[in-house]
Amino acid sequence: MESVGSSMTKAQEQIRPREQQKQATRAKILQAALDLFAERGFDGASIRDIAKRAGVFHGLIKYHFESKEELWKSAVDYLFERQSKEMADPDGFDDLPAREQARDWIRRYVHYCARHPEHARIMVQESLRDTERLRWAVKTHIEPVHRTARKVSQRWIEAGVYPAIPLHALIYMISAAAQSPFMLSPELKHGAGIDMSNPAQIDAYADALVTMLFDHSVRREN
Amino acid sequence: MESVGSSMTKAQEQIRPREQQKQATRAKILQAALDLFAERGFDGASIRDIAKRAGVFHGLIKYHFESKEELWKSAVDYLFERQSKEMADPDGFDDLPAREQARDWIRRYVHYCARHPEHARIMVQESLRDTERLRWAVKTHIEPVHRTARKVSQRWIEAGVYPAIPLHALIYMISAAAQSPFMLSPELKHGAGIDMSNPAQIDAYADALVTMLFDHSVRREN
DNA sequence: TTATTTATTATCCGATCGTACTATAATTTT
DNA sequence: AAAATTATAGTACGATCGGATAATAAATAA
Repeated sequence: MESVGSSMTKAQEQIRPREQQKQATRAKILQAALDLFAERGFDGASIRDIAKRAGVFHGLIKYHFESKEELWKSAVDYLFERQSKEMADPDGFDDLPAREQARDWIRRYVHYCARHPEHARIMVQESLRDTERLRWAVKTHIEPVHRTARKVSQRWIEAGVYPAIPLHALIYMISAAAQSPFMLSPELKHGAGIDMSNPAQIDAYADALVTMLFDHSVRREN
Repeated sequence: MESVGSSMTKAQEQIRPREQQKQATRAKILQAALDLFAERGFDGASIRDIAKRAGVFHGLIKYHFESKEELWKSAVDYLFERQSKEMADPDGFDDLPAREQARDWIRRYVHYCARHPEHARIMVQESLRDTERLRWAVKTHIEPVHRTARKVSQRWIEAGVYPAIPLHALIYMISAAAQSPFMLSPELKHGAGIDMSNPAQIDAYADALVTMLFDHSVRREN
């Protein structure tokens, strides 16, 4: 699991050791919140358990994040900001042919899902009930992401990479397929005996999805 | 939402009105548990709220189901028994060509997911953490279902309907894609403004998934 | 050095949780 | 009709929840 770094510069750290400690505490709480919200959902993760995992006193959460709701929103903000950074198109991406773009994007997204399964876990648990938190997440993060996803998908459909199905259908089936085995890795571990944190398994799954989407040519003759 | 019927015969009902009432209460509790476990997860759904929704006194849950864990297991038993009934292959299924079998199965499964979104909601919430409940569900229900799914998938791969990717990858990407928009329908409602309980939307999504899996022929020329 | 600010800690409160135990009323059995 | 059974209701307990308030200790500002 990756740590949530503070945003301090080196100069600031030397001048204000107090502020440095404060941000470090904040980051530890945020990381613990990501872990426990992903594992148990908003209701199931208690403030006291989050504080315990972060190694701080539970009252500090109110001090740093005002409330449990605000802590959750801060955690989700962090998730989507990190996704935006890590899923940025690499250099030369625009010069690739459409099919290679789609193929590359799928591979990168599968690896993102494998690296950060807590993202899908937190968002799925929140998206299957109609709460104020979901509405906030939709407006603040999901809608912007889907807006660009629709634009890109539309281009790939026009290029013949994907079939001409409704954009929301395309987006949901692809993202679900990419996230599923990593989000549900405990189930795969006990059921199929497969460890989805194994890099070989991650690559194999990315290969499988790409094959399923782009390289299955036999079907027409059948 | 469908009701959880009692298994009483008419004769029994007339002879034993007490037993009839008992089973009706049990069924009401089970239905309320399905709703609330799906909406809030095991921890988030309280015994008192389940009883309140069922319109019964909360102590009755211990009387009928012994404990919250046992109530959850009874609810999951019910889910998988219903799935087994409703997903049984229709008459003449074995006589269809492999591709038509796969196409028909996908359509039926999408409609099952639309009819009973609580199934995926309950199981997903349980499958993303490693608990005793998950291990029980894997051994009791998920493994048997996946065993037959692997057999069927293998046949369809050999028939060229699906590409030759690992069976677990095929199963997880297809079931995730089929469940996703119905499981996450609150998100689609607020985000895309789409009501996935609308029969037209259900059919459209089934069409889209079938097109994506079987009828996308342009890709080879690209 | 002294005064002030503040990051952290220590308690406490009312609410709710799962569940155990007892009471009751109505049916079923004898 | 009397006795036994039992489905349902009432209540109480210990634990834990989110959050509020007060105390403390250390760093910063004066």
